[in-house]
Amino acid sequence: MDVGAPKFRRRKADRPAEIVQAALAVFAEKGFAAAKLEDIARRAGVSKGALYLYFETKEDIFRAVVGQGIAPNVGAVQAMAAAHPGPLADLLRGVTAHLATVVSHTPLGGVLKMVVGESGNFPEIARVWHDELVSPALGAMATAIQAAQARGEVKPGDPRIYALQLISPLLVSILHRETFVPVGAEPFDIPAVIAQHIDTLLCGLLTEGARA
Amino acid sequence: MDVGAPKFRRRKADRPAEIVQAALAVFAEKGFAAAKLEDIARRAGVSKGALYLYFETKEDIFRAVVGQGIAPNVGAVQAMAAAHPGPLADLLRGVTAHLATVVSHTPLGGVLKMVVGESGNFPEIARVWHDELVSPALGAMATAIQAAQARGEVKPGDPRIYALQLISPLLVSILHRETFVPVGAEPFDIPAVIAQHIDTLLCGLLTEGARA
Amino acid sequence: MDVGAPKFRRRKADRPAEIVQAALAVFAEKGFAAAKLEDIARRAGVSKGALYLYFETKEDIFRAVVGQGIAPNVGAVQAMAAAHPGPLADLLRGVTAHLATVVSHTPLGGVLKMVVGESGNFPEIARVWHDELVSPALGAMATAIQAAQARGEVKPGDPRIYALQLISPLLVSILHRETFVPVGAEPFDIPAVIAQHIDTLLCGLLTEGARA
Amino acid sequence: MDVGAPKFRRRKADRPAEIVQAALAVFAEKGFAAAKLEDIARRAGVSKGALYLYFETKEDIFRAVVGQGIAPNVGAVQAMAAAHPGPLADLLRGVTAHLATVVSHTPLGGVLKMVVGESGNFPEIARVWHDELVSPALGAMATAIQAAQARGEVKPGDPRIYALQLISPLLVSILHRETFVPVGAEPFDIPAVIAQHIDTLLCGLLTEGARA
DNA sequence: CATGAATGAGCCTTCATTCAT
DNA sequence: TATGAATGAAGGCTCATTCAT
Repeated sequence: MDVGAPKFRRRKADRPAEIVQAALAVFAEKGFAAAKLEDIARRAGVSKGALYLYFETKEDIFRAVVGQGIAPNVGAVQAMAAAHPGPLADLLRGVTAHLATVVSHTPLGGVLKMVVGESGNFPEIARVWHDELVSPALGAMATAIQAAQARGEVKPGDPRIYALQLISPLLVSILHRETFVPVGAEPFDIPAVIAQHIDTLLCGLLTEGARA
Repeated sequence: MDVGAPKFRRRKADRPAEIVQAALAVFAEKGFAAAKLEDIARRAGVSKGALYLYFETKEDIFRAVVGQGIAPNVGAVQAMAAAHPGPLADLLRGVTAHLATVVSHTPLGGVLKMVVGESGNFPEIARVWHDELVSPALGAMATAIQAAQARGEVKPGDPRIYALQLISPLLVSILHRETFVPVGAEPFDIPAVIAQHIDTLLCGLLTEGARA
Repeated sequence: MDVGAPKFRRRKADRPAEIVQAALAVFAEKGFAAAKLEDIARRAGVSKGALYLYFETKEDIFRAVVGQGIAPNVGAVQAMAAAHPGPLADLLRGVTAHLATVVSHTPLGGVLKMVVGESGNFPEIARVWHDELVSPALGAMATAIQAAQARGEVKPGDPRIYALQLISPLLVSILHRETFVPVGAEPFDIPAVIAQHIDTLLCGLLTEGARA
Repeated sequence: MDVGAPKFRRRKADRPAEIVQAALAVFAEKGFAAAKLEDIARRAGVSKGALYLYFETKEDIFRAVVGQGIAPNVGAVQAMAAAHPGPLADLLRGVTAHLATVVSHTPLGGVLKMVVGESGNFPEIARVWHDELVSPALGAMATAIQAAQARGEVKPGDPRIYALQLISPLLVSILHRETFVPVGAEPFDIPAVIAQHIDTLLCGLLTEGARA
């Protein structure tokens, strides 16, 4: 597909994506209100007016940026939803490994910051994120955990809270990276966090001797 | 000779605190740039001009608001730093119980959202939060955990990551409450999260039988 | 009158004059619009609100200040109007000597600057100055010069222009002092200017030999 | 490839000059603080926002306006500095004739009013005017007069004061025109002022018979 | 399609004026 | 009288949006 397209000057078709990418960087750094369309345009290598050839308003660009973060991830959520029946540990490792990859290879961190910071100004964006990502993902994991509990694999307890416990350190280390590392904080080694977290979550941090 | 004066009409001395409280609500909802001084003034029950009797600029108000979140909490950090030598479980329960109280009785959630969302625009605020709260708190807990490792109470592993694991579910449930509950998400019961999290963290979520 | 008034604390009666004096300094330095009532109040040693016990508005204070410059000078104008019939040289020396005294002992310089600078915003002030000071003074001197011409003492020529020539160097040296001396200009020695000017005006600056 | 473009609609290149011209009128009439950017914009035929495409701030526009008054005149100053060695009378006539032309064909009067009126608020503007115009011009004329004194053409006396005497009636008649003529004063006929002033300055206003 | 000069609504900030004490 | 906290209208400045080219 797209065979025979202009050799170089791969122009027109890419513009919207280029703009969204530029906008992501600016929005993530400044937030919605403080981001200037001129900065976005400059970073995208186009004129201010050109933005309006592809988007109706600034909000429109913002929605496109935040929406970007969803589509590529719902697949992962669905995969998790296909709670494979093997031992839970395998599932957890799979899920977190996948998330670690996403987090490293996509600007999910910046988008997450935007969603948190602008949820008051754009409730419908928060709603979309919740309905399409947060809620399904939590639900899928809770379902898988519940199944493991039914199999006697996992102790009693609220499966939704277990799911929360599972992903929280990853989210917090991302927000830490976005928020405090730029001002001098020592970053967390995210793969190390995941590895240690899975072990701890599964078996606890107390030694055998310390358990009352 | 001030006796009998303060019959009604709140006194001047209270104004700054009232303004900061009003500003907290508006900034937390809108973010810095989208917050209008007129809204803050109205919510504080004063005129726009009155804000400038107590603060130099809008940024000044913002700094006061975010700074509010620090002072009342450094005491807690120092308490944690006094890593008492008893069994680690007691310390963790104490720390998280304290944090839960703080989170329930102060607007820390909103402030946290602001710090995350505006860290790009106010790096020095992020720096202060990191230097005075995040870093000391993480360090104090890591130290306590390290001591427990030395006592053979805790398994090997990075103590700073253990500290991160400890507080993350609390932070994420707060952000979840601030971000997604207003658009319909089912909130987490924070005390329940803490209770289950401590148990899981200490002893793992796997049943005896499920441990390979 | 005023016998038995408070020994020290010579308060009330002097307030308006103190305020006008303070206002003169501030208006002369900043101009009308840039002058702040708070500065005037502070300089007068009273509160902002107290200004309104003696004056209706800021304009009112300004008018009082500029009006100050007139009353003490109309007497001089009238004296000049009593164009004494002696030789013109005596009159000119008398007039300029008086003006030099006025200029040295009163803030006429600052007021002059204000009248020039604010004439566009306060036409009626310019009008009062013109009608009560500038026009009468020019007229009186022109009349005296005309009389001297009639006596054959002074060459033909427009008496009003002669009057202009007479006072101009004094005015310009005052404006020079107010405008450029504060930024480093070498001031003119006003008595020296007057002395040399009278001589030159009467007899010319050319030597006998140089006159064609 | 700009050929044929400027059909109608003034070109961008002209805007700054148009704005400065409009600003000159408004600043001269109102002074800096009382001048409204909206008035300047309207008079320049542009929107308020357009001003900021060419100038950073209101002060910036003001500086441009006042600076305008300097560049076109330094040439004249340098010409005066070329104090030609002929009889002084010729030089004086040349200088004053030139100044009369400048004053009639440029808005120097308004600018002068602004410099005087705003010297307290913009000392650096007063300084530039002094250093680049007032001081060189006075110096050049004083030098020429001193040379004439050395040639025995001019009586003893402070040459700088002679220079002051020379230009003062011109300056005062300009300020008179700007300040009092709009409120009904009879204007001075500036060429007549200059002609009479040169004659008087050179030879005095006393008749032969009246000189003691 | 693309540009960027131009617009004008909106907000932070100042300050003359008022008024409760 | 006197104070100074409080008000709110006004204006400088920004920036999303439009449109002539």
